[in-house]
Amino acid sequence: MSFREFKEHVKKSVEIAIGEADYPLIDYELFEPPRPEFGDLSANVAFMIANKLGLNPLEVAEAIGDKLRIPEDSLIADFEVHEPGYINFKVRYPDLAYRSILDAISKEDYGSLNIGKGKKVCVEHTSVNPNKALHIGHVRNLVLGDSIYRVLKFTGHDVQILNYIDDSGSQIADIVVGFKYAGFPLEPPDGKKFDHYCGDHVYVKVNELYAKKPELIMKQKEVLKAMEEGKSDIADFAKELTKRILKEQLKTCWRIGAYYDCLNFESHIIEAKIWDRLFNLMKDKGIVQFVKEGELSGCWVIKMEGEDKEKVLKRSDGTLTYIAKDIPYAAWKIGLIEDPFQYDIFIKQPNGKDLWSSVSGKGKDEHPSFGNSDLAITVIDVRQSRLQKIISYILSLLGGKSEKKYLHLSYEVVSLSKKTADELGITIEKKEFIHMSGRKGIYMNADDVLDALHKKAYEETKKRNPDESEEWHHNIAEKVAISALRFDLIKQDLDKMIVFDLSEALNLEGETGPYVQYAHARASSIIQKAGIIPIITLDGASLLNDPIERELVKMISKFDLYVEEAVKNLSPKTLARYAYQLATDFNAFYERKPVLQEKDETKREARIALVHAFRNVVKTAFNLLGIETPDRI
RNA sequence: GGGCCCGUGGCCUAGAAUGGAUUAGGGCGUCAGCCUGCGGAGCUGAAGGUCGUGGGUUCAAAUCCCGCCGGGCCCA
Repeated sequence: MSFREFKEHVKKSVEIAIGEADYPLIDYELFEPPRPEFGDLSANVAFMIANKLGLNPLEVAEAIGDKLRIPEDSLIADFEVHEPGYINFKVRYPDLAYRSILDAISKEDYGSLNIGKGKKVCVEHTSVNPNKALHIGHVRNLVLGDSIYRVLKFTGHDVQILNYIDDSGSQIADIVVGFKYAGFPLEPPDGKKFDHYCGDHVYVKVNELYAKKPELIMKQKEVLKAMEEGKSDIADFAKELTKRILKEQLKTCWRIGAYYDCLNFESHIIEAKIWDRLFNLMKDKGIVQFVKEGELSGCWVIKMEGEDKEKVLKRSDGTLTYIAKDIPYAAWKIGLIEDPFQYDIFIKQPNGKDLWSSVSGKGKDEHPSFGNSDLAITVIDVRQSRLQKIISYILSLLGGKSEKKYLHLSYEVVSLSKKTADELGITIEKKEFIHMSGRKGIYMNADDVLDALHKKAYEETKKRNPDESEEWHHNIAEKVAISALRFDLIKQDLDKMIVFDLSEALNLEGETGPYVQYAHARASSIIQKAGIIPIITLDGASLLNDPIERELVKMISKFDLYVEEAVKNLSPKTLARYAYQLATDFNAFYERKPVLQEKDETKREARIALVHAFRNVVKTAFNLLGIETPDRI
């Protein structure tokens, strides 16, 4: 925590000095200098002022330096003006070390912030069509959404997690056709998980069959129509099928560590007929226009500022385009319409939390309030950007001056590497990767990746802990597997495509989740052997003065700054990188600074406290990424 | 045709919002070391770079602006 204080102290002192030197107050940056001899924080304020006033940066820096006064009780030890114009500050290290270690070992919520207090946020993620198993691309969505949920919660937001279920699309009809008209047995012959069976066999094969047996396409249309009308054997069958697959998908989600508050079914959105209300509202406000002539004659369209093309919402034959289903749902999320849904408990989740869902007909009288958030975050990949942009635009018009916001959190897709595709029997020409497609059978199921990771981790942990039980090994292997997968999918930038390669993913060394878990386990081992309650004194803290220790301490003291960055930018990768850096600093410390063997008692106790501090922080950071940190792996 | 995104050593990647410090961080892979010291999923070191390319802005550009090339996506 105290690095933030240090930063604030510097900021205040600089501002006072700027005023006394008669310079204008200007936006500037405090950053960590590239080399330790330049101190702990640098200000580029002299450059900014010099730029604006046409002066020499060094002279400005010196003038500010002349006026700079360090208050007695501040965390600033010293400062120095350095060419070509930086003002470098040194922290009062013993105080920084003492305070941050003390906080890290004593505060349960070390690193948490209260910046989201009173703010209601909903996060929609996963939203996989319920006709197949989750593949590795869906997991990127889930991991991103779930991590953001965790960070938002940690920073005081009131968060709800939604999962949108498109139960009325043609993909559902496809598998209904498979079971009802193409002769697939309802029970997987090989005992396969039901969602895998439906996705890998029924869905893919039915789509292949359409080419050979056109009569099946007619059947698909019939099924779709029956589903739309409801209340028929086929419609009921489709509903049950969807539920069964959904429940299997949820098992995979829970396995990865994601839980939800509410499932929103597309069929219920249609049933509630909120589109008409919304459409009238849009007509009243003049957001949509009726086209009288030309190509789009008879259509209701919307025109976005700065774009020359209209987007059709309602076709001339009265049918709605895809986006017309999304707008009501989005409007519901931020409370632009009254809640039209009925709710009931869908299932109790393994973490004990009830999972609610919208229902057809009458639901439970009492239920949590869903939707109506101040901020709605929708996690969908970049291919939906245009549609999402239109939705945001429409909502901003509908909402008027309201502070409520709809946000599309976009990320690039996951594709398969040539090598991994080859191993799955998928041939690629020329290119080094291939985009996944459920319909074409080009994908890698999440459970299969996890199973492969589990197997690898199991072999490793068994070697290391030969005396433990099978159950123990599998338990740990699973946690390591989840760690490897989640870390791998969250660590890079959202606008970069991930070319998934199984053999690379199976490497559990280097910049990976297991690396961080390993550092945590090493710390736990020391703590267990030390067997004492950690204590830290100012004297002890001042002995942690080796550059290696200073790095680790400073990293710990900056945790909340990284949390803040992660939540402000909605970028969990910040925390993944932080956790990795922290673990690297710890490993360096571990290799070179003996803890238990240290002769000097004060120093030993201080180091033990540092190990405790590290362990708490890395655990919290990984929790925010949905990754567990066992004491032994 | 219009729009969005990406391009950093053999491969992957951070740094880009807010331009700065004669060493552009990591990881994989390669090579060489390190357990009679708390767990080697580790540590140390080495080799490997026109930051796609050409121009512009600036005292200063991987970072900002424009053109081009290559790749991906969306819309028509």
